[in-house]
Amino acid sequence: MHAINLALARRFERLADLLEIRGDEAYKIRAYRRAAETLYQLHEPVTRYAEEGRLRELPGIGPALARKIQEFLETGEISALTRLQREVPPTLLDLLHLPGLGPAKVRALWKTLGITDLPSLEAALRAGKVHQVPGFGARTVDRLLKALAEFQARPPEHLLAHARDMGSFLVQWLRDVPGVHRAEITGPVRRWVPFVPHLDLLVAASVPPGELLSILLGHPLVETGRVQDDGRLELRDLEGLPIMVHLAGEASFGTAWAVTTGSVAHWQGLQRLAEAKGWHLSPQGLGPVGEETPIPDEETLYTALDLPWIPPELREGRGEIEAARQGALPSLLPWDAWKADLHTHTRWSDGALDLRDLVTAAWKRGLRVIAITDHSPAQHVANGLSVERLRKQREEVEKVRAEWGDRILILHGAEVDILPDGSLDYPDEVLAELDIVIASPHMALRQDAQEATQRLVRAASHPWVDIIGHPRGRMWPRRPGLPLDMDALLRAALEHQVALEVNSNPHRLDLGEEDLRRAAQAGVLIAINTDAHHPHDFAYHLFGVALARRTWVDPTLVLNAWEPERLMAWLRERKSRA
DNA sequence: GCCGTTTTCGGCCCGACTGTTTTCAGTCG
Repeated sequence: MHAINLALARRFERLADLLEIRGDEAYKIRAYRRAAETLYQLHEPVTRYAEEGRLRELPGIGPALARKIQEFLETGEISALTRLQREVPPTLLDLLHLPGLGPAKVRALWKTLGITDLPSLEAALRAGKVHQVPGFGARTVDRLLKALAEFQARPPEHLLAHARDMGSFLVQWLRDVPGVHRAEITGPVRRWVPFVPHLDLLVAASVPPGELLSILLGHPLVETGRVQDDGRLELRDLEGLPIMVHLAGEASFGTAWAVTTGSVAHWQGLQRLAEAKGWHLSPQGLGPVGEETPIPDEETLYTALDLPWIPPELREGRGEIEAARQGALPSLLPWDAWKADLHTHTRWSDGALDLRDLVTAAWKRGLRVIAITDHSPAQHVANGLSVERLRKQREEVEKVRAEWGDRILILHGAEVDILPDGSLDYPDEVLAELDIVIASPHMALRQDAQEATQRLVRAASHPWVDIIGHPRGRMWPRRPGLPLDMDALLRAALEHQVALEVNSNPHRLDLGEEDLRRAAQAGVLIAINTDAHHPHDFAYHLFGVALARRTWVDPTLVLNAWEPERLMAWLRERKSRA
């Protein structure tokens, strides 16, 4: 992903959202969304297409959009968007996040009551004005008040994937600036916290803060920014992600990086170790009080405290310092140990690639095993496979398998829906024909804990099921997912030796952190999958691996790190018992 | 606003559900 493509895509999406609220023609709006999608998928920077006069070759880009892209590349602005934002307040877009409010209802609120943002909506709701608007009844008012309260109670969390992208864009941007000696990602993003409140950067530079600010404001994805009283820079990107830029001297970069990385509990643990030695640890350095020595890198800091360097994703104050002191840090799943994706989709259901192309993409990624697991019939919207089509797909799998030989192991499987009562969406004799079966919940995600737990336990006990996919079915930020008695599910998984999935899609990360920690302690088998629908989705595995490292998952329990022969033996053994 | 050999204008994805209505508009996936 290139920053310039993302910057344009976001602006086209915003144009589409604002036009929709204004009530423009639906197909025009769709054209902007399509153009945004094209830019997201584009491998090369759009600048190259512009330079070569090839913008019109991109799908969904016609004369009008090509002109807007050209304008943005030359001026950093799209005048149509600037004008539109003056007419339709962009704060109205916040209202779209509330369930039940779409563009038409937002327009009605704006036009009849002059509501322009969340506070004015809340005021109007409380003043009883909203039910006067046609289309808004008592139920809607109630629901909106509830949604508003929930929305405000929730700390603003952002996608780690987006924060990491932004972090690397800005770090690259800064490293090209003369006078910037070092720029690094720090804070919760560096620790791979699954959902983050903000992005933190640490910069050592001989450039005054004001100048640094204008350099950062020149980045196409940065929207606003200011220098705080304490000298830090506070910025916000196009998606509303807050970005804190901390400044440090080059000589004390090590301590500054450790303190800004956190967590607070981990840093305090380090300070206690320093105190035990009669020293003082501060962001400026380490040593006897008043004589702290600046420390330029983290390795030196940890060594001075008689510790091995502790990876950021472990620094949560959950016993990692004690473990490190005793030389008993857990053995972590290596970043490059992920060699199998056991959950992927092709164009047979809702994936973007033909089966053959997906296998090629997997092989290019260095995967040694790929399971093709398209949807079952209950997923109409996703074009789920009838039994007949599933069997036809098997023929294609066998052809592709013959082409690839033993370079990559291709498994034919399915992601079969777990129906609300816990039964599965294919009959047993069909499941028996598959190499691997993932069972996942997609529908009826508002069940109560008892119903949902019974449902998942029943699926986990099914003889043909190998993996439970995204067990809660959560989807950030809209769907919290099923409430579950996790211990009951873990017991069932252990008893039947079924693996639970960590779905690495950054919107899912399900199992989540708490669930996974308990699963790891219970010794349940774990499958880290990407649920890839596009070839670039394979990159998601990093989020799953990071989660496994954060929760101290024993690498030997991770199916995706096994040798293909062992995985096959496990699957065969399960089949023979079923 | 884009697209195309049925082509330079007319079509572009749609069905289920919900809440508000009294026959349907808007949301959601």
